[in-house]
Amino acid sequence: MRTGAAKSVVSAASTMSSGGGRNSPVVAMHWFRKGLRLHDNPALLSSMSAASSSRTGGKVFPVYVMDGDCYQIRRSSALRANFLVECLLDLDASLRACGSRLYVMSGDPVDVLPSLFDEFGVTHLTYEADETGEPYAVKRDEQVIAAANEAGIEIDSFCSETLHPLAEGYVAKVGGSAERVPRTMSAFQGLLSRMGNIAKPMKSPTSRDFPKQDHSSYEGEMLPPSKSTDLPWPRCPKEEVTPVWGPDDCKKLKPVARGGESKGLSQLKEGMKRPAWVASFEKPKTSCTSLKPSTLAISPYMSLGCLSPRTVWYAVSETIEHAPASVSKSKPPVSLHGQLIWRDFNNLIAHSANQQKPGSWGVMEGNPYCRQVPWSNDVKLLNAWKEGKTGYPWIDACMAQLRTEGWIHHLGRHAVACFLTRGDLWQSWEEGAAHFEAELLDADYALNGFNWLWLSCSGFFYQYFRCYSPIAFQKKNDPSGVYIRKWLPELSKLPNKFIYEPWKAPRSVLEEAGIQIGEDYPRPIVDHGPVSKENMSKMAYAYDEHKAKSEGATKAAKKGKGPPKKKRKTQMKLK
DNA sequence: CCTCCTGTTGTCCGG
DNA sequence: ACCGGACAACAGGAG
Repeated sequence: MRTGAAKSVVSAASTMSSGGGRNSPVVAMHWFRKGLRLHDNPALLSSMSAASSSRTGGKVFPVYVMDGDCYQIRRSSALRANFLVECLLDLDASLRACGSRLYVMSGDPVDVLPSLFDEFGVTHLTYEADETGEPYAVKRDEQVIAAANEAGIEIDSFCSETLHPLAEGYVAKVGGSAERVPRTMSAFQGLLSRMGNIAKPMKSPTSRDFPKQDHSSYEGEMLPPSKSTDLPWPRCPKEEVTPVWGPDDCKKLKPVARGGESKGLSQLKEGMKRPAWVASFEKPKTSCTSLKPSTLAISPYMSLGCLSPRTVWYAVSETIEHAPASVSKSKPPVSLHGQLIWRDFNNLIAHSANQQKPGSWGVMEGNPYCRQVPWSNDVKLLNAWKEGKTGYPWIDACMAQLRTEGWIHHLGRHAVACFLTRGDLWQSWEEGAAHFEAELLDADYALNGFNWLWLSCSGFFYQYFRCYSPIAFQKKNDPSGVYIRKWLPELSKLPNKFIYEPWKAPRSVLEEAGIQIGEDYPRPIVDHGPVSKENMSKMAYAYDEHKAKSEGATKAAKKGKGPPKKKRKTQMKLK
């Protein structure tokens, strides 16, 4: 069975090893991958209770393996790498405050862990299950489990990445088949309501909970990285990873958030100081104009598991209880609880896609939730988008914030994602997703894939005729262009009237603002009006193709007697 | 089979 | 300033 089944996976080999003496002390290793926290960490607690089950000499070795090929590093920008480093430093500090420490190694966990099993004399292994079926994690875990079994090590993995376990929770509830999970948020909310209570978060261990253990023999060894450049480069072929950063990129970082569980918890606590705001939170109404995040901005901590979703859930619940009765309380899907529900939904869908076709989540081909759309492949357009040189100030400003802070407001992400794909540039969402994965501090395998399908109208959202204008949308929110002036200082002297459309400004206005279009700021790379119309026709065509294909499949399955094919009301012309 | 409703976050135009 | 409907009109789910 895969790690996905993990609540507690006990190897057969470990039962045999008990012949070797149950009296010998338990040496537990907790393997951190994500879940970089002490609070609400059932796997970590389990390693500690296993160690304390031996009368004397029980040990716990908290371990992290810096793995260049894992999702967290493979495509990471310097900014995001730096966040991971901060998380590891914080984790080590918290463990040391408990009289323990973090043991950090570098390399392929499949090689590194077995050598540590020997080195420490490990008898028990615990870790947080990775349930989404992210292909690299699946392969890695299978091999590590095999090695642990070989060594007679008892294995325990726990589901604590989501509010409820994916396989044993949601999928079990719908009858055990992953393709039957809900495909809409409202249906998912229905499922969630039948799931029973969300488990209360577990407390953080203190020094009393850790076994008395002498770590001095490894003093000064296996330390956490102190800077981004300490992280290993990916081992896989360069063309798969686009490594783009070096020491120079690690200077002058301006991340929107600093890494680590401690920072995550204090960020959460800070947010919970405003009960009325928490209770009435509506995501679509938060501002993508403000220069500071108008949301809780805890997503970077969620993506690496510095914050537990269950901890956040109950923190929000308790805070709402303290809100004044006069406050009208928002509800899922737009409320703060709704955001956590979306997260579970996205994780479940990623899990389901990978159960149906391993490795299909995150790509178009073979992805059961993704329409096949014939995107173009134009490196020039793609790079203009990545670099924020599209000539549309709102788009370029968002991309500048992404590059600089590793974060954009949700609605800004919508705008740039729509622009890259179905709206304007007609480039594959896979390219956009890869770029977000590299640059977003909150890059998350399940959520990134889900949102790109959504925005490109490839899945879950289908109203392709609703298209974000790179001009009108933000003009409505921020008529004086405060956000653009911050992120594109070269445009800062333009009057409000032209801040969203500099190319329309008369020569005299441009001269006064010190801008020469095409020199200081690019000309628009596409003409949004006609191009977006044309792209809608292409979408309509792709939808028709999809429908024809799936009707064909149904017909084949039912063997003839197919329904009369429905004609599109107005036949689009591709031109 | 059908119809109708709903869907976290569009734009544009006219009243 | 705000609101409703049209726009090239989607899919999933309930009944």
